[in-house]
Amino acid sequence: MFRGVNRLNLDVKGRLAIPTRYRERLRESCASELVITVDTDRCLLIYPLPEWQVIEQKLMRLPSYNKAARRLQRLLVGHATEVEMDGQGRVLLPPPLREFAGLTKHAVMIGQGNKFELWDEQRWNEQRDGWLEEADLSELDLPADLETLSI
Amino acid sequence: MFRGVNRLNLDVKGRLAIPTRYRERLRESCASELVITVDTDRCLLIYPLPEWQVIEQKLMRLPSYNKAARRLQRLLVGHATEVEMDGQGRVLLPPPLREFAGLTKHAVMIGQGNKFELWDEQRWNEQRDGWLEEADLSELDLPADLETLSI
DNA sequence: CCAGTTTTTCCCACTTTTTCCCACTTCTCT
DNA sequence: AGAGAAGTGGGAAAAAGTGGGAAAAACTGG
Repeated sequence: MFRGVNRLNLDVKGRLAIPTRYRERLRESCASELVITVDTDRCLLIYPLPEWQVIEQKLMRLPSYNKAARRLQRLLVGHATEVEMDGQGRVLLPPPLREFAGLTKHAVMIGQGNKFELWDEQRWNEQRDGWLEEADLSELDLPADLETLSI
Repeated sequence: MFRGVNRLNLDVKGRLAIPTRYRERLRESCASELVITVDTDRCLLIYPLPEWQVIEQKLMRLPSYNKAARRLQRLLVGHATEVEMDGQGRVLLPPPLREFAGLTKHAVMIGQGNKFELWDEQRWNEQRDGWLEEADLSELDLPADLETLSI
């Protein structure tokens, strides 16, 4: 499981240094082959290639004439780009994806189980503070599991 | 079960000395491996690694396209950082978490069963006094169990 | 299809940050 | 008052971050 928050800087060439603590695992689990794609919340998602392939299959099995499904396919599969870590543990972010997520220099990489999310730092902070203020989760639709969740 | 309130000081490097009375138990129960994450009330949560893993699993099983679930995943799993006590029983608080909770020097560590809460001392005092003034709990929504609670 | 030019890739080397541990100070209990 | 334990600061070694440059690849126009 990937977890945790990491502050990162993109360098002038648009490269992203993967935090050291994840590198070893990524080299083992996917021979440093990653897939980067977009998320509906204007951040990027970074998957180890094998994990991505599972997701991609699930997505492409959805019915083509369901609007929501078709959108997800276009967004996620459509933007998915394979990248590989270089010897120093960096990956080159494709310019279209970098622009999509508004990434310039200061970025935040968030562990989310089987994947990472990559946000522009400022956008991340704003979003997060927004979520905290809409404090009361109970106003949202909760899945049954969540109502009994004890942390 | 962890309980009790402890006043602590962060040192200049942002390190937190775990109170001695918990150290032995933490060394045994989790080989000094802790996970620190955030809470919606702007404090930090400190779990022994095994305790945390249970929660993390529950969270990541929730559906990705449920808003409330996704938020909790991003907040809790997204900020969860593994740390280890050093030889002197201290842990280094990652700067993003320290900033999130507004921790500077004076902190309060609160035992809460399977975890600890870490608050900036001033914020803790204000919150607590606030709760006391909202005296009447019966104005809040109580889960069924609480309505029959006898203490 | 080839040569010149630009872009991309890959790796080296320097700088900065982090980590780990030692030693001093302060507090507490006898 | 002294001894032991806990708290606190600091520094050196190691690791990670960062920029740049040469070689390879790709593109373009003749």
